[in-house]
Amino acid sequence: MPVDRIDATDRKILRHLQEEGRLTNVELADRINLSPSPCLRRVKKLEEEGVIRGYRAVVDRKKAGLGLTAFVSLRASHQNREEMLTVSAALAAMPEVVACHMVSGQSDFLLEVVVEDLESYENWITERLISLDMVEDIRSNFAIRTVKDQAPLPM
Amino acid sequence: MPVDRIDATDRKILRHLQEEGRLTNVELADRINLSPSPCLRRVKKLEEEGVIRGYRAVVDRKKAGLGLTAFVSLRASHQNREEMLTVSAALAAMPEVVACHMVSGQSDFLLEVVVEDLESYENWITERLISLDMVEDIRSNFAIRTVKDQAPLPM
DNA sequence: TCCGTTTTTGGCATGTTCTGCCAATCTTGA
DNA sequence: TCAAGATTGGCAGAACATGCCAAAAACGGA
Repeated sequence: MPVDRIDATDRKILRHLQEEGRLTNVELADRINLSPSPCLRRVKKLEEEGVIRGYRAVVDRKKAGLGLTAFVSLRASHQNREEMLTVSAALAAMPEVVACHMVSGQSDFLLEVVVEDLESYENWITERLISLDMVEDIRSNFAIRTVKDQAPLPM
Repeated sequence: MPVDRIDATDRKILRHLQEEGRLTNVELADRINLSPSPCLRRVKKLEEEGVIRGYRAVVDRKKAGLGLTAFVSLRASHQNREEMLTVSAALAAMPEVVACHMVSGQSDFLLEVVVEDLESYENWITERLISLDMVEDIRSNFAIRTVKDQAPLPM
């Protein structure tokens, strides 16, 4: 899907919808000084082009009973294309893994893992992660305090 | 805000709204086998209690012209309460920083930073990060491929 | 600069959804 | 079993979404 030039109006739309994803079209149109119909058309276009990939409710982890966020770096045992893809797919399939990136540097993958507590984390590591035996050198860092999270992109 | 017990129906609501944050109340009610009014009441309650912290459009970074995601770990020069708070606030105020956590381990903070390209990243490091001179030992890892991102929480 | 083409916009009409209220139903504990 | 509280479903009026058409604006070539 080729993306048409994103102009200043589109950027305003993206800014507002990143802050408040459930704005009504009427309200959004008002904020960007446009009438509802062209505003809606722009939003639909951004959605169709995939610039807007979707909408999500942001859920408070603690209040939802998910008290532990961990950042896990790990290496794949053999860095060939096949194994990287297999590991990627296996990691992405785990619901506890809320983000997974291939990264430069000492490790191959950096994960953000969300679970209830330390005990669940231990279970996850020992029963799910280690059993992916293409994985080596697992290092965990725990979030002690989350200062900023899921913030809008700079635009 | 004390959070009432989140029951199975609430969890269904959270699951659906994490996947599709702009579901209409009618459609959501239909999916969880409830009529619209009690469904809306539950959603409002989850919002008021802060279980749902808000709604966001998920924007494609590449398509929005933000081609570089970096994970930055850093240490504060003196780990006292004052300095940690000052650094936290300064980091959180930067729009390029889309996530910032205090973490256990060798570093004090782990950041996710989103910028246009390597050049912008260099500018950000040299002009914005280093000039916070309470910051030491900056280590950057770049996302080569994003396998999974902003996924719903496991519930 | 002028004119024709293309793109974008604004307004309108219709169908859908939201939202607050009330009565009915279900749940709970004694 | 019964009563009190919590939760649900339905209804009505207001707000919103959405597709269509004409008007306005932006653009490009001569």
